[in-house]
Amino acid sequence: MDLSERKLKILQAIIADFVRTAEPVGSRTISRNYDLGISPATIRNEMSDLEEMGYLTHPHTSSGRVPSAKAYRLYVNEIMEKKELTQEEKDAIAQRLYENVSELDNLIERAAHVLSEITSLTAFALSPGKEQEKLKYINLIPVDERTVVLMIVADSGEVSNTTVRLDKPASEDTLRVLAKNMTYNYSGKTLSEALKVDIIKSFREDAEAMAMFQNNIVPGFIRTLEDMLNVNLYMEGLTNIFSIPEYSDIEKARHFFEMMDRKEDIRRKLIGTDDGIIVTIGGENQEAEFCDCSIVTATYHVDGRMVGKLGVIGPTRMKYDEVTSVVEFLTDNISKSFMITEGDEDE
Amino acid sequence: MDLSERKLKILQAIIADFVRTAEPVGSRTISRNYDLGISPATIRNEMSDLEEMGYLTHPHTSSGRVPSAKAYRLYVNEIMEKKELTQEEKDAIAQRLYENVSELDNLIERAAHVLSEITSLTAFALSPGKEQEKLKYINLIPVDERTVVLMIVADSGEVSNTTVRLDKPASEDTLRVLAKNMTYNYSGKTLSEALKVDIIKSFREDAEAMAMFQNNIVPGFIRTLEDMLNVNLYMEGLTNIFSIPEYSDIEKARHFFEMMDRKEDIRRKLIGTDDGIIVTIGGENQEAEFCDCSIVTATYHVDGRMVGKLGVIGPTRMKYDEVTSVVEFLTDNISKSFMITEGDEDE
DNA sequence: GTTAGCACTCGCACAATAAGAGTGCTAACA
DNA sequence: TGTTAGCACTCTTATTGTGCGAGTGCTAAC
Repeated sequence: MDLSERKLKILQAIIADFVRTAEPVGSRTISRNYDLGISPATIRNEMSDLEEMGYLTHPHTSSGRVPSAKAYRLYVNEIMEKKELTQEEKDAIAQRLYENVSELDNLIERAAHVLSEITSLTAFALSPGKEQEKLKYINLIPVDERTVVLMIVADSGEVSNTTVRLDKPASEDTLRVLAKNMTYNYSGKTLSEALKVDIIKSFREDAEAMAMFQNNIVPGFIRTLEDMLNVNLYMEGLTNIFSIPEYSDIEKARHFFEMMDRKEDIRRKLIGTDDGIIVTIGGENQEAEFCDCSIVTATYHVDGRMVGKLGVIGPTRMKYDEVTSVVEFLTDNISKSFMITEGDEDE
Repeated sequence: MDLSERKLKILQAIIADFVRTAEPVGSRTISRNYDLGISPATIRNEMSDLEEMGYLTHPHTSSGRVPSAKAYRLYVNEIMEKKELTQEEKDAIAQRLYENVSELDNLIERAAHVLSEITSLTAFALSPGKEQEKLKYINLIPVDERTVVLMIVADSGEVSNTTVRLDKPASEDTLRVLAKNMTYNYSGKTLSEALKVDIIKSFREDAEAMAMFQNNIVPGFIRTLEDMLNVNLYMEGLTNIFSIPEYSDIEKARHFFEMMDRKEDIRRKLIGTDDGIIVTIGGENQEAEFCDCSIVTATYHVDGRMVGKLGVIGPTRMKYDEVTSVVEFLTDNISKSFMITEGDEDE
């Protein structure tokens, strides 16, 4: 059930106009502003067909047409041509991306920020997932007689630490043995595997070390592992929605903010999506709360593994061509940045 | 220029009513709902006086009165009686405060969260300021041949670290010497003093160590110090403002969110205020953007030193008695928590 | 000094009206 | 058979007018 060339053209024009103005589009507007060489009446007939086919809706009898999610889907899949960024645009974006960025986790947040500014939408980013990272070794560094820093080093070079307070003093020797034992038991395991290992048994012969380990170190160790596994969700440009006509109603705005406040839901939703650039339009979202929104996400990679996400959320009426291009450009850059600093092959 | 007993009573009634309803208060409402034993007409006369004195304003001729900032100030200073929390309330708040709290920085954020829920306003908190903390020692821990973890230990037991990538491999010995040298030069200094020390000269005799230090360690060291000095600003309950009639207009809401988005301004404003419980009402705020708001802050302490803040921001019409009590109770609890875990005298 | 009474003012909600934008249908045209 | 002009009709939105209610301020009486 293909659409005629002309219907496609009209649909495209309606989408273009509606994306620009946020107002329902009438037949005369199309005939006047888009050079299709047909009269409003003809356009009306076509519109009527398109509506019947589910591509357009009608807020009320005497108002113009609004594209449906199905129309946007068609547009994104078939009509839309990828908007190639010019070299100047690319340079400008890259420059802003790397401004004030000292560490990589920082880069993710910055990317979300730049993305929200460019698109004037709300952008989000997920910091790299570390399920695949492996423990390299564990170190216990005495600070004072009853304070110890527990340091976990992953094979990527990522280091995380926590301060542990002991219930009785421990000698440096004890700590060294403990650390050695832990390293022996954990190294090579991924972070999530490490959470499941039971190494208490390896202290069987030394009750005191075991007690020390169990009561003091383990809680801190688990906390740190969980902390490393924890994926940060950054959100930027929340206030942009106040400039979007769809949210000029206070209840809509409230709903949006309350939705964005449920970080856990958002995180779950984002982690769920596949690799590559994903566009989810309106009702295509399973969750009722997102069904007025479109979400565009892209994935960035480390070692060819998908590890994090970047994207925007906004009204279904958005500039999909522009947004997808920018999101893609940014994730490509992030992936490249990880390559350069993670690998050692430069210079 | 003191107010008569009766004027005070009337003013108090107006404030109570307006805080509750957010509607301008008329003379009949007061006479009906508050048992002052005087007729609306008398109240009207008094109101007229109060208005002339600057305690009340008049949105338009034929509408009730609204308390001015001056009235709230009088109320907070003179009329308001501190609302003592019942033991049950205290227990309930304390329980919620310590729910899911594993670390102290976490406690601050949690406190803001609980505060926002109790007051139905927007709450914020500043994590402890660390200007006074002193460096205890510095450690350089090799991870692999060209990766080193720089660890800074403060005398409070606070530990911070960063991963440093070296431009050429360094032996463990070199690192040990470097760390020793740094500890020698920095220990006992506060974090901010440390930022000003120039220890390059102490490597004068060892050009190679100096180069290594200067090019690789110093940037990471500075970054980590700045990171430790950095005071986190937590905000909770931003969406609460959608339930406040003052912000039912979309432009007002927008303005509020954009204001709260300027984290730096807010941080500066909060750090500026004095010790103790501070109530700043409407136009008393120097900054134009806060002059429709009231801000209540309180300080929490470590070792009797004021280190962090907790507070709420909302419309000038707020329950000052309740808010100040809760804010005070929470900061007291935070200060106590710091004492228990910082000191060693327990058990 | 206090109060009742009353005229007056304003804002707000509601209905009525007019204008405008857009559709859908019909009939004519190429 | 597809296209178009014309026209009646629908529905929204802005505007205007009206009445009501809440509240004031003033005056005169208590």
